[in-house]
Amino acid sequence: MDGTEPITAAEGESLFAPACTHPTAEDPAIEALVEAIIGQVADKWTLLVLEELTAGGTLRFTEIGRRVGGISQKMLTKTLREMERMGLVTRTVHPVVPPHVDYALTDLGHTLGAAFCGVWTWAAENRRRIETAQAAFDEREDARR
Amino acid sequence: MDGTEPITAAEGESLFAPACTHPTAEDPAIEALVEAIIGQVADKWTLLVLEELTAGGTLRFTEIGRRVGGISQKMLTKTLREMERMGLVTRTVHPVVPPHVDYALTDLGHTLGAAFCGVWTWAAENRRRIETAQAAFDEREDARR
DNA sequence: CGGTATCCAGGCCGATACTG
DNA sequence: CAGTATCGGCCTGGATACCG
Repeated sequence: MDGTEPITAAEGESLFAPACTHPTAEDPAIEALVEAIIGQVADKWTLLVLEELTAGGTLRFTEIGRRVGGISQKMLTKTLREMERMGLVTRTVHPVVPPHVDYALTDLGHTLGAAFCGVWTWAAENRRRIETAQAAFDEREDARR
Repeated sequence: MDGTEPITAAEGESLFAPACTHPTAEDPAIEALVEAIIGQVADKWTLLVLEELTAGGTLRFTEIGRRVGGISQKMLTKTLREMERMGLVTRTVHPVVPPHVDYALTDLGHTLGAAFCGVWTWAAENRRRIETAQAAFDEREDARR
């Protein structure tokens, strides 16, 4: 830019359309709120539950846990509660014994799933690239020792 | 499904195009890897740094910290290191004193930013809806007490 | 079955001090 | 300026036990 060329030139700097000069970048207060929401939504378990409910439709508590795999009931309860609180899922209690509780995505939940579709696709497409990059990085680290 | 109709029928179930029957849902092992990657990428600080580098182009260490706001150098270092390891950013050291280190997104980093654009937009668009839902939920909780 | 309540280990993360 | 190193609090999240 200013003539002082760095060691590593930005050779790969493809001109990228600033696709996401997001709508609310104006107000820093709103920005903070949006970040807070992303913080809640971009949680590992939330994402996985969202996945399963997108794919599976209406599911029972245990079934979600089984599908997600590796989640404790504590975290499943907490995650579903928080998703319900945000209006992402509905919780339907059937008054039978033994208890039967169904969870399903709301319209809002579905749109969130769609929004995350891009990220999921990105991860799937670039998995190899990332693993390679990580291995190369670690190699360099080891060599430096 | 089996004739036992629930209390809350799925009345709001807008038929949603299954936009994201993602490409790799086939293999559970690959799925796990993708989830791991999402787990690393869907981190609060990573997202915010990604934001700033998308908007600001090439930035210095301190400048990123200043822009993100509220991040400790420890977390900034850790976040940038991990992003570098994944091949999302380049780290360029200028051999001058005092030190001068530039960070910039790689092409991969840019594509990740683009992928998250949908989520960011979603959060901005549905902020009100979520806040309302949360308030209503909390209200019901209080009433139940 | 679908939770809630309790305990507790591990790691996340900030604060601080120091270095090239 | 751009880190590394160390300490310590807190909070996440798993394991377990119990309830309606």
